[in-house]
Amino acid sequence: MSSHPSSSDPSGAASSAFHRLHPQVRRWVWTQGWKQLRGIQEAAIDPLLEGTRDVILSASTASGKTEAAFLPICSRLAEDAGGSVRAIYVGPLKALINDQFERLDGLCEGLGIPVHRWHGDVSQSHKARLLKSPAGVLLITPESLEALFIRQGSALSGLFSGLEHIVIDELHAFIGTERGCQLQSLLHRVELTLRRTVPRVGLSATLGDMSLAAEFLRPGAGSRVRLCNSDAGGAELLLQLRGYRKRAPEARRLASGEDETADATPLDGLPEDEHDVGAHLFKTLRGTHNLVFANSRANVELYADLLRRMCEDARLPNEFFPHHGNLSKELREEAEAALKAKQRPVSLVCTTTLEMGIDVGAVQSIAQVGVPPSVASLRQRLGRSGRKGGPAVLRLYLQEAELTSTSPLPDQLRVRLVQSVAMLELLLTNWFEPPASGAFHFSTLVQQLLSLIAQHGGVKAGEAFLALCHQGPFAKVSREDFVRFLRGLGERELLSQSSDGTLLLGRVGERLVNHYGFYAAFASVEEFRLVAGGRTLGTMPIDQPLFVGTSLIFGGRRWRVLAVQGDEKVVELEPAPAGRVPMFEPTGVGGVHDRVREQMRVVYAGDGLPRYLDARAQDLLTEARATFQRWKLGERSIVASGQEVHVFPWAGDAVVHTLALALQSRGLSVETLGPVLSVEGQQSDVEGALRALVAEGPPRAESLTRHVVNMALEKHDGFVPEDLLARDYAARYLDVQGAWRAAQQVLQ
DNA sequence: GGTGATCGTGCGTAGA
Repeated sequence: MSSHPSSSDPSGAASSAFHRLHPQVRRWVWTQGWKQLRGIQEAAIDPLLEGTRDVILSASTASGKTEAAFLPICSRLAEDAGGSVRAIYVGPLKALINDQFERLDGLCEGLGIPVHRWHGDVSQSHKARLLKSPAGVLLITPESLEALFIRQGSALSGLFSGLEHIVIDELHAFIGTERGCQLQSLLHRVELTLRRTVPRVGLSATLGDMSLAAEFLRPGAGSRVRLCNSDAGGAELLLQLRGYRKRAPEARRLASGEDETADATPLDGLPEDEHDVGAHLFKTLRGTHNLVFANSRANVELYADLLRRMCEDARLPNEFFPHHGNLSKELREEAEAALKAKQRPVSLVCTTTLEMGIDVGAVQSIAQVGVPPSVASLRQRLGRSGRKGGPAVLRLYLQEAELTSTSPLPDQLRVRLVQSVAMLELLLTNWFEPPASGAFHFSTLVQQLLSLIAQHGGVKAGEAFLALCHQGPFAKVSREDFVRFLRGLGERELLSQSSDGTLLLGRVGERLVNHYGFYAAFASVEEFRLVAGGRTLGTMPIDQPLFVGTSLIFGGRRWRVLAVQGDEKVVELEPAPAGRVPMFEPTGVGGVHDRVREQMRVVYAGDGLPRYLDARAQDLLTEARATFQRWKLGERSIVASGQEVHVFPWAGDAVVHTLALALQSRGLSVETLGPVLSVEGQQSDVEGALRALVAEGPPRAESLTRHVVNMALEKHDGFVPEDLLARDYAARYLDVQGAWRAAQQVLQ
């Protein structure tokens, strides 16, 4: 992988910047036994001591970014940290805030700077103490900051009156999300309350397009954000992509002698390919520390259970533990601690939970089972291995269907394997997807408007527009849109208006704001609590059919349902010999980037076999290329096969989705399978429809959305007027210009 | 005959 030049020279222990730190801070650095400051820590000193600039500090995991921000910030506060909260640190996780609290407390103790943490698990007495005598540094989540605005609206200007910096950790985790939009709004509202700007400091792992991150940190003035980069880079990468063939269901059943109706999945009854992948994981990971990313909670459970049974069969203590968001905090923390302690070999099978944030130390290797969700997340996952100068090791396991005479074209093209190769190629060139942008975020605008009203007890429509839209984070929303938006909220009783025109909370709005669930910008579902022997294992969505006697796999083990207490939403479990992998409700839609699909075409058209492919993966790629050539897909993008016509726009999901909707609007029946649109009918019909679309020119995106079944995907979307919702949906998931360009190219 | 179909994050107050 390539390396970035560092923006400052970390050599020279006693640099001039270091000498500008407060003597007590310098003393703390010496007592840590540090020989010199890291590059990023050097680079941050001048801009943060100055105290007027927005800054982004970006460096790899475990490079001391927190200290980079707080050595200079604490230098400013060392003589006097009182009067009000003087610095805010916003973190995305409670666990991360707890970690940072320990680290910062050590630094601040000798400087007389109080450090407070504030999140849902912090006692009310601690919170009351801070409100009574505010001072020092406050570590807080976006949701708790939201709660402060709503519950302590009138006290905020005093609480934050002497605020000098706001630090945002894991900045990249916020960009492009509802939660990030909420955070931008909260930062803006802090400044409106104080009637001055407060310098912002973003901490992040290396970001691709720094200008996007800068614009997120300071909307409208991203170009004035000071960027401090320090990427050690250059770590050696050992890479392997292993291919597996999935047997057709019929062949599978005959081979295993498995009864179709059998509830149990004993080890030898497991589908051949999962078993093969598991066997290789077991053989290579056993005895060391690793992370296995399995993409979904169901797959995490499947592989954790499989690998545990392999340990049992080999008469070894179990080394494999699951880690995902539905497991109880207790089980997760046990797994994290076991991995970090390094006293015995432990590998965690996980979802995105261990992609960032929690420090589990460096691991020997990363395994990725199935197509990575994106190049960006693959890169993030890779960062967990190969620290301390050792190579980063990544093994990718990919299953492709065994072909039969009736296999559909996408199966024959091995799109999963080719997409994975394309993503690895892009990873090796150091490219990765930029975060999503362009959404209107009407759902979060609902939340922020109601919160603004709660903060002030009422607000004029014009003031709200100025605060949130005109100069705020919802700048894409025009005055006309805002008026329609307000009218919609009024009709749904979220708002009411007093005789002088002041906006107040309506009946429904009042109820919404007064429930604690309002502080989060994202939605959550009701869940059962799973209990075994008095111990909470975790939760499951309440719409899961769980009856007495149901068997399931959870927490990497097998259980049977003993009792269901509907009132308390508790399910009691007992150990069982068999189990079924639980289904979790899928929660969103992904999106493959244009660049990945373009690279896929390059991979199909090429003839070299990347060295990181194992023999079976080489065979699979060779087969895929043969299919590509047999269908002459290098020369044409529309082919007829049986009753279907396949269209290859070689573009990302937004373009594919837009083209599918456009063809549907002309009465065609369309299915999308990864990069391919499959249309029922004759090739001439499809070409005719595409020609007509091109001739008409691109429509307004929202006119394409009438075939979309459910556009209300975000928390408060149900309150947003239909036409505005359509605009938001189109901005997020469609690409009309790109689709029309693709249509023209397809017809050439 | 129909496949398989992201994940993750968060929370105040009153009353016992």
